[in-house]
Amino acid sequence: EKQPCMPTHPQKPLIIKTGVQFTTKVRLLVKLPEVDYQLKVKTTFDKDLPPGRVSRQFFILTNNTKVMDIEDYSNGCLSVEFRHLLKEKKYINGTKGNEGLLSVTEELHSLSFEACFTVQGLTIDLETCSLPLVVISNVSQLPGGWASVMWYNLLTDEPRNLAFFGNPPRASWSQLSEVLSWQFSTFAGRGLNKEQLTMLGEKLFGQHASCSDYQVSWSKFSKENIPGKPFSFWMWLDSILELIKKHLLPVWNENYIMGFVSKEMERALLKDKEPGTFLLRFSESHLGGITFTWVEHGDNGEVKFNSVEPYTKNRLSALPFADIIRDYKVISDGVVPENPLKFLYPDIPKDEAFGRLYNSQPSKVHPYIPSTLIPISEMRSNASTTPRSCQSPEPPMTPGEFDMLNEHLCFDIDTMSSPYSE
Amino acid sequence: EKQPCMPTHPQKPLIIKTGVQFTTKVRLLVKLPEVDYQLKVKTTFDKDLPPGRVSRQFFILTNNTKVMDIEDYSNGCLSVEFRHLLKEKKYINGTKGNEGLLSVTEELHSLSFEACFTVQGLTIDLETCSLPLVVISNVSQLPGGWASVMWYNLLTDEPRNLAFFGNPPRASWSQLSEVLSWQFSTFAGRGLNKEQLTMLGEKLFGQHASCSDYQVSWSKFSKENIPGKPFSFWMWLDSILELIKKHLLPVWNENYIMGFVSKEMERALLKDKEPGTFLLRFSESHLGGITFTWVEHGDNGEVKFNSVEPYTKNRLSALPFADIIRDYKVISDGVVPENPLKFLYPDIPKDEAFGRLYNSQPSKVHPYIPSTLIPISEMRSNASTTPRSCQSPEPPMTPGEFDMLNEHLCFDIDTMSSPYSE
DNA sequence: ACAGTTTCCCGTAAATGC
DNA sequence: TGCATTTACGGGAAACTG
Repeated sequence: EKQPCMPTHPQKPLIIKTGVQFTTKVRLLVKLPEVDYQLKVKTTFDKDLPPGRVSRQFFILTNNTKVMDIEDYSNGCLSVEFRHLLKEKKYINGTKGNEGLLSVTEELHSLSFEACFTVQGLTIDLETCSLPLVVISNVSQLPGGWASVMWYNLLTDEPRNLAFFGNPPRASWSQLSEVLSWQFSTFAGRGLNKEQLTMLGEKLFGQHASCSDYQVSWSKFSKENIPGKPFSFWMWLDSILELIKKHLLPVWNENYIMGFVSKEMERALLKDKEPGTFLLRFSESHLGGITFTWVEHGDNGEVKFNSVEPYTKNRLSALPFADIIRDYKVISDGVVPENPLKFLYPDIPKDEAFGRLYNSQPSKVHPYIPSTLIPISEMRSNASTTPRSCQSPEPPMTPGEFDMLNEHLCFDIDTMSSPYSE
Repeated sequence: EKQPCMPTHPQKPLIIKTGVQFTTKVRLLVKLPEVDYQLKVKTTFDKDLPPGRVSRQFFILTNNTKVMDIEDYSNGCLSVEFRHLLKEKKYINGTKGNEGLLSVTEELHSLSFEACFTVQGLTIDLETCSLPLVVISNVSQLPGGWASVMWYNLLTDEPRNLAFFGNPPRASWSQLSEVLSWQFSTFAGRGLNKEQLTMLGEKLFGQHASCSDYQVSWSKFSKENIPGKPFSFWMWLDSILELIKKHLLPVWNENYIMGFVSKEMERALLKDKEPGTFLLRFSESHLGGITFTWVEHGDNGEVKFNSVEPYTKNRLSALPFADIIRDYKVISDGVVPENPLKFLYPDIPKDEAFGRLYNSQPSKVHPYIPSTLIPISEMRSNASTTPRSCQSPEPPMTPGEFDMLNEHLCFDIDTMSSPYSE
């Protein structure tokens, strides 16, 4: 009868950070006849939770009781909005209830709302509760918490299975890929296309022609590290989402970032293009990095690929990405620096693509000479110091595969509309 | 009989930020005979303060009572250390006690410590209190608070004149300049020399041959804005101190930053130097900025001065200052970029001075081409767009003044030893 | 509307617990 | 000792409050 709205984090509901306010709203969906008394709602955190179920206990620091009010804008329903603060209980001596296998972001909690009223001598108790909640103490835990919220809501319809992560089910790749694309379209304004998802699938499963039937375990998704890397799949993907949100929104929304492309694919795509053709790709080796790779022809006509050291949030906050692309220069042995980036893959002239996004700041501080930072790479033309990988052999693919991939990987700018386009 | 040590802020004692822990220590300087009972000390904030004296009231959120203990390391004195949190009292309806003329950083408070013990049937009350304290709620108020602490401790010996800023005395320039130099030597490792102080004095008083007799009012020091600028003298100076602390420590400690030089003086100094001679100076127009000015000769032999747009903390955190000096380039109409900085004033070859401070980071992220940011200015050789001030007339000084100043302004690297030199 | 002041809270660093 | 988690708090921005 009552429908609780969820506590809201900045865009991430169902995650509560201790010591930071969150709001909840409870609405009474039935209209009560002639209510001229006050209807009080009481909030309880982890009401009647079986002991030992969670390892940490929390309590609401603020007023947990409030009177319902008629919503002004809507149809006269009763509702109440709380603004709460959560704090961890200090388990005085001894062993916070164990359940030590689960990490804090897998530990599910819930908020309960209770009200009681009397009509015609009849006492009626109302009670409702939230979907499972994750409680964190630092924003650094937010990605992990959000992974849990996604996994739970993707894989169960149970409203309150707090033991979910005791034995979490697997997700099929078709389910998961949809959710991942969702994340990008919700938080960055543009989802993932088929080719990008294919690369992500291959990252999880290895090279398989079709992985839509594959199952991903919770652990593989967000707990265990990618082989050879110090982070899990989701941590990596989320770091990219954050990078886009903070530094790449317009470029992402214009669909100029291919982003998720394997290095093999990248070369296959650039191989036959005009020298100076480049594409933008997220780093697979570091969290939250973006790089560009361009193709050029060596002295004896062979194809060479170069990728710049990935830009991370620190660099990008000193210099917007579009400006990096505009100003990037390579110096070879003292020759006049030149910008090697000419065409955004497949063949869009750089300035045509990025022109609107440049950040021309002539900065007229009068007595001073304006100055800016420009990104630069120094290369010895000496072959021995040329990055080795640029000369590595062609990717192991058949020509047929090439063609197919090539066909699928062209940008389709009009397929998804962007809320950020101007 | 008890000597309280002051609450410590990060390097700034006597300033307390609400909601942030501070520590105090009280020591009993007399040895008590045969004390086998516990001596409790109680802390009170603003004990028996006359009402209306302050506009804000605070209270100690944490335990305010603790038992004294024998100090292990020293001579067996009793002492106790508190770790406190301060919070503002919510003045329920009505007018926090006024005194509206004073800003929060001028409002002085105090901590009292009390203890009581009985010896041979005789009850003895002990009480002591701190020097005046400033309470702030955000670090943005720290410079203002520190100005108050400096002014108070410079100009009075009274231990507890909480009304000090009702009518604050003036400081003589000789007193004040000493304190300012102190700030730099305490917080940045190297104080201010005579020439630097002279420039600061002129900033406060205008051009006066000797300003050591001049009096500075509290308002002129830290409350009223410098004419034509949106900040006061101290806010400006403190912004520079912060810039040094965070981004310029080694360069400052090597005495490579002349820093406080008027533009007139700067030209007088550079005028006859080798082209490419430069000096480092703090911005007078913006908070926390540093620039370099170099001299060069125009086509028809006239002397030209150029100053780069000042670097502020944002830019400097993307690129260390020494690297900026190393890599700075000017592009004129597509000509090969060149670094115009050759000699640090008076004639130290750039790399000899800054070589050790360069931050050579080849960044071997293997498959990638290393990239770095370099600072660059673009100049049209077209005279109409050359910054106007570069062609302004010579400073209004007599040749005699020149000589004197020139003589005084050479760097004396060995005069002050630097705690940061390696 | 506005300026001075406080609150809010992210994000890094340090501390703590296990 | 190392990893997981929490605490601490600077710093930018929003919210407050006369």
